[in-house]
Amino acid sequence: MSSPTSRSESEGASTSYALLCDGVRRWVHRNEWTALRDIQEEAVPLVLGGDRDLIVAAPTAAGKTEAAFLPICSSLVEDPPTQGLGALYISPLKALINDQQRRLEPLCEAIGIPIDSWHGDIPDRRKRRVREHPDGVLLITPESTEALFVNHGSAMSGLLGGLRFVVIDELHAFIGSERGRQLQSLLHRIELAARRRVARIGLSATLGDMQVAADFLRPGGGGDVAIVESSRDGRTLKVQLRGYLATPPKVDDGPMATASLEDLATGDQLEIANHVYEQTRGRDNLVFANSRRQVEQFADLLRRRCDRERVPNEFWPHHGNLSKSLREDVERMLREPTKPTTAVCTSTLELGIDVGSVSSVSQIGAPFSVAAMRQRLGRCGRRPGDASALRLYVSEQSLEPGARLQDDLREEAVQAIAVLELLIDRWYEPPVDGALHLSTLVQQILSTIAQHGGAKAGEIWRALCGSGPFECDQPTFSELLRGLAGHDVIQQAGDGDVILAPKGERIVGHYSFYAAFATPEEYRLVADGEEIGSLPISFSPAEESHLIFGGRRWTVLGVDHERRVISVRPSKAGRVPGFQGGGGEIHDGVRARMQEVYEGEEVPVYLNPTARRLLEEGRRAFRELGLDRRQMVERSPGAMFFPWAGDRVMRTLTLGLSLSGCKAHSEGVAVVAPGKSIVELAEALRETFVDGEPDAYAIASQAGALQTEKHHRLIDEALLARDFATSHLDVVGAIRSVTAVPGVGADDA
DNA sequence: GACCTGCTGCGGCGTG
Repeated sequence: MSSPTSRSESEGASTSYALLCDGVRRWVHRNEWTALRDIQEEAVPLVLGGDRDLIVAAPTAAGKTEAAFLPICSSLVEDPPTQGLGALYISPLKALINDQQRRLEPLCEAIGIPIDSWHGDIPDRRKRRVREHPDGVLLITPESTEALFVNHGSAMSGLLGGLRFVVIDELHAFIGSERGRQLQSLLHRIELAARRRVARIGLSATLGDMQVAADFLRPGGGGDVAIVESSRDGRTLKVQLRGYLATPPKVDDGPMATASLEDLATGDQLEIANHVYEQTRGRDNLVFANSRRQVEQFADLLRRRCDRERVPNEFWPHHGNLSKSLREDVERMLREPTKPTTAVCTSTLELGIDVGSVSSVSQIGAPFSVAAMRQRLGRCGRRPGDASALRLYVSEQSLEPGARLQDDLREEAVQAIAVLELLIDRWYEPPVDGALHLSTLVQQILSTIAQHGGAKAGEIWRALCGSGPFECDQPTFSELLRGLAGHDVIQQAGDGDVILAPKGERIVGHYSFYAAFATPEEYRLVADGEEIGSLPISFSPAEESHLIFGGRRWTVLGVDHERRVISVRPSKAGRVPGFQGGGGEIHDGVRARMQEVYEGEEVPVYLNPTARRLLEEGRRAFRELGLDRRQMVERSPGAMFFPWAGDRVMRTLTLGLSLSGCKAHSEGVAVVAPGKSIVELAEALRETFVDGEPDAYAIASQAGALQTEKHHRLIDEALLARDFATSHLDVVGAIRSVTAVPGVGADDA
């Protein structure tokens, strides 16, 4: 156990402790815990009951793992499973599995319960041992669970026949994604193979609406899921929002300056980097940025500042395109108490990987979501009595005649304030998941066929949709199957069973099949024979061009398009590469709060003078445009509509408008219709969203690229439009936002 | 102006 802290108030009064078996009690005692934590106290009897699904919601390091495993281990000792595994632990990250194995091994060893891990980095012989002698606890990823079904379908009943518990770590990280739906399907298929209901225990960060998480954990039975939430989250939050004004690039004045060979940082970026440097040096910190590009840019600026001061560098980038070994180096340095390290990172360090304790968290750029900001904040101030310290940096353009409207409105600063205010109010985006997830349904169909060697169409539908988590009716399912047959992926055998066709065999037979999500093709980046990371295929650098990557600067030696390898050597000049990839979506709640911030007069105390000025300027522009009285304005290049709604509604509005012949796009908080007057835009909105019955599928078909997920190329256009509508559109929200506009809404029409 | 995650089993060969 890393930090066996204790709480004295419940000492000696624990009834839950008395419920645990002798061996577990001895282990707790030997580790000098004088009492169970609140969530453990509550979870123990619920888990010991054995038939109750449960969500344990608490910040990282609150003892969630033990809340689940003290009673699970106790139960497995007192009542050993008749055959196979007793408990499964499913985690979204391999690193987390490794952390948890280290953490749980002493407990399991002490009471004689076998514990094993299974993921892509585990050697084959260990996996074989688990297959041949399944027993105790297994820690596994969703992808490896999928591989078990595909490759050992007939062995699953024996493996899982005695299974009593499934623990899902970081439950919130799964909700709403293709991977989340895959997990739900696997949970259901586990119960089908075990021929019994298995208690599901979700470990989660505190979320706004736990009922959504409960419905996710047990589709159709969320109401019966017990929820154990930590009451102990009363840490003080020290927050500062720092505003900056963009100034043109200026030549960096140091021995490392190589002005002619690089794209220069702008003045505001330099100021932000300098402030980060002064506030964080000498301790362990996390600095989050909104893109990998920014991560590289700021890591480079901070390293050069260290060079200039002739001190050892302690700033390292951490993002998804860096090689595993470079990332692990950074994680190791963060854990080392004697080596001050600041990681400049994307959401890679948002989940619960062990990075020790950090003394501050910074965020460069307005956060996209409150939940993610909360999660990032949870990574610091973890020792009792510590305050969480957050510094948030935003920069805005200098206002010149003809500036863009969103610059006038100081959108980024106001978004940052809105997110912070919601955070202080303890509001978080509720997770949503009403999507069809047809790509993942295709994966699960193929996997189910492979598991059984073939099955009747009706049986597959019942397993995945009828009794399983996919919300897909039989006619739609049949349409999907016909499409798969048309693509030569499946075929019908003589006995009527659906089996894999040769193309389907190839898809399922490749190891890339197990993941539900798609991965873009990339070039490997190699320096001196060592792989340092990867770059998107769209980034095709010329020889002798310069690159900033992994916190260092490189010159490109050559590009091997055949083998997809870029080789580089160290250099003094560099340029930040662009990465592809989509970011998060902004939720309705954030945009609604932004409107309130514009309309309000209060000035939050956590603003520095520049941030205060930005807020004043934004509010002034808001009033001057008349946005306090109306939602439409006319300004170059055309009419603009401010629905104060999230990205889904914005997308629905622009696509719906183009369906009725009015070309429109969204720019930040505004829907813009170039060349149109307010009257024309209002007319088009009314026509589409008030007078007519908007057809979500027709709106979806206006979107250019419908093939966004892994198996979409195997699905016909009409079904893809429905998939897109359920995952990317909000027609009800769009109608609501249009009808609310005076002069456009139904009441005024 | 934009995140992240994951990945098999087997047959054949050589060595201690």
